[in-house]
Amino acid sequence: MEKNNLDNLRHSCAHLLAHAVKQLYPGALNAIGPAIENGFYQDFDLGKWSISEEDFPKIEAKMRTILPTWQKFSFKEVTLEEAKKLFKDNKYKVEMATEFAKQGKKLQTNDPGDFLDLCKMGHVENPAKELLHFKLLSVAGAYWRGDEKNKMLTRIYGTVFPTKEELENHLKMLEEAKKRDHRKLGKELDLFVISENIGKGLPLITPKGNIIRKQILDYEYELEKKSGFQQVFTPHIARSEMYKKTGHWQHYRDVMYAPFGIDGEEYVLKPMNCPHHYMIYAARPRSYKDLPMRLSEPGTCYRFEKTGELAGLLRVRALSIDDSHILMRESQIESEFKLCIEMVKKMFKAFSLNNFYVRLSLVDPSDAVKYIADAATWKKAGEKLEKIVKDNKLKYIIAKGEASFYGPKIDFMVKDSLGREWQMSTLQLDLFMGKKLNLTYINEEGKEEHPVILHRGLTGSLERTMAILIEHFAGAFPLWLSPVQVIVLPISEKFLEPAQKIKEELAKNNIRVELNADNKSLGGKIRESTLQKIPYMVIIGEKELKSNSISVRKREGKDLGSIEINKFINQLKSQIENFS
RNA sequence: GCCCAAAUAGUUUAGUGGUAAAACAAGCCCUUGGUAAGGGCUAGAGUGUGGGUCCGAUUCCCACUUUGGGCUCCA
Repeated sequence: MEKNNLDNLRHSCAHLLAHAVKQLYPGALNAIGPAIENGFYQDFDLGKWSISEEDFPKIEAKMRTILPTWQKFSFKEVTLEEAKKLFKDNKYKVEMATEFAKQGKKLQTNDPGDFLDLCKMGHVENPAKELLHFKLLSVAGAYWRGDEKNKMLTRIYGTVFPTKEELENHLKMLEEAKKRDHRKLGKELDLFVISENIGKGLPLITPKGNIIRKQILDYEYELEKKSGFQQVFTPHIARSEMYKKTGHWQHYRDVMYAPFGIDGEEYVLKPMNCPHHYMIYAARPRSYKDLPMRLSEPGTCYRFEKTGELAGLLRVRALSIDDSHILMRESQIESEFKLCIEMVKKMFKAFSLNNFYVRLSLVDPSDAVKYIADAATWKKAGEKLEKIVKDNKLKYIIAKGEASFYGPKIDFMVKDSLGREWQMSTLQLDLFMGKKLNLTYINEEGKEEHPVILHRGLTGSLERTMAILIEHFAGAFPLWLSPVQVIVLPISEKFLEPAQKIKEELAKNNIRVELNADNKSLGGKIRESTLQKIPYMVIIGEKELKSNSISVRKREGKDLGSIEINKFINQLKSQIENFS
């Protein structure tokens, strides 16, 4: 089915849901109910009522009773006055009608027979025949018009498909996706824990999880070394004064942890690494010959995210940003962005993350609170970035109002297992801060100039990256990232000693190897290793001892047969070295 | 922070208005095995925390905490 038709189907189903809810809950008001990716939602002001997922069977049943009477939607154009009269009981509809009219849009009502609504989106021809395969999925709160200051409405999510098979496949897919959830796998594979005693949003990375983290960092370090970055290290706190100078205090205050005093001075946990890096730059006079200066650090930052915003490793309160700040001349902007874009592309390839898109995040000039006021500089920076995105042949969408307070950015977006989008890499152009903090360099003519700054988060945050990778690989990491690369399985306890020797041999060659010495059947050990998603199992028994070899099995189930140990080690090494 | 829901051994779950059951994991024993679970025994929770109702609460009610799905916000 074409997307348009599918959208019509889904939007029509939202109408059906609205009608059912209004019948079951007298006084309930329906607000908006659009089609969305994979389904639809419908917002309600339920008044005195409340709805939970337990009520879905009842609501679905009501929808099915109404459905046969919905033979055809009829449409009628109305004036604002008529609309106000028709929907006098529904302030949300009146508000929308008034606004549409102000924008010069035509007002239209539709009616499938017994349920008049204000709406001009597309609908299906014959609802009674087409809206058969629907399911309500979840209930949530949502602010009217997406504004936190407005009343919170009740939003019901659902989906509908043209056929039963498609609906069932979709539901099955949702089930499968849950199995890849990084929180579930993180527990099963022992990669991280979040302890109530330490605090929410503060993940503790376990030994196995930290191998993955370290592999990512090592990979990035090599990448940066080749590209002329210099690594630095900076503390996790700084004086509040600093953030007042940069403007973070004004723009970022609500996500900064409360300040604390040391010797009469006020300090905060750093919410980002920028000022620390700037002060390294500012510590001595710089020449144009020093530029671009690429300072980099996997810096752990602390942000006081609201409780409801935390989500496993995807959104935390202590996050490590693989952060770099490139201080440069304006003439170097394009080449430095190109360099970073190439790094990002390489890294995504190394993680075999092929499904990302680029978001060009620009200023929203109407949001005076969020952004530094300087229209000309914003315009210049935005145009520059758009040119860079085009020149580098990135497919992109434009998002107004997604820029940082100090500049527009190129964001690389990926999806998690549930289809939610997350920002990973980010490349931000900052034309303000050099001037604001009076950072300088001496140009060829001996005169002072301000550098411009490229803020680069390579993966964005290591925590989020781990989450995305766990879900992307469903826990079956490629060899170079696997916490345990090989497990040695002796057939019985008789072969413990030779198995131990094999393990040592592998470990000597920097292979991450474990030995399963449990008193268990081979089948049992294989099952356990498979569930732990260990890439290679090495089996040692009588046969192997006699032939002076090992037997190798992959976690996918493939038996690679007998192989000589040194040959196996060489194969592993070359696979690890050539991963990207 | 807001809306809706959930919380029972290390993990995944069951269950009841009369102080809790199982599987896996753990420990011990038997078995000494050939490509996704060999068998037995033992120990382990007083049911997220705090109140309330009741003769009696893990079960019902309230608050809080944490987790999950959303909204807002965001790397």
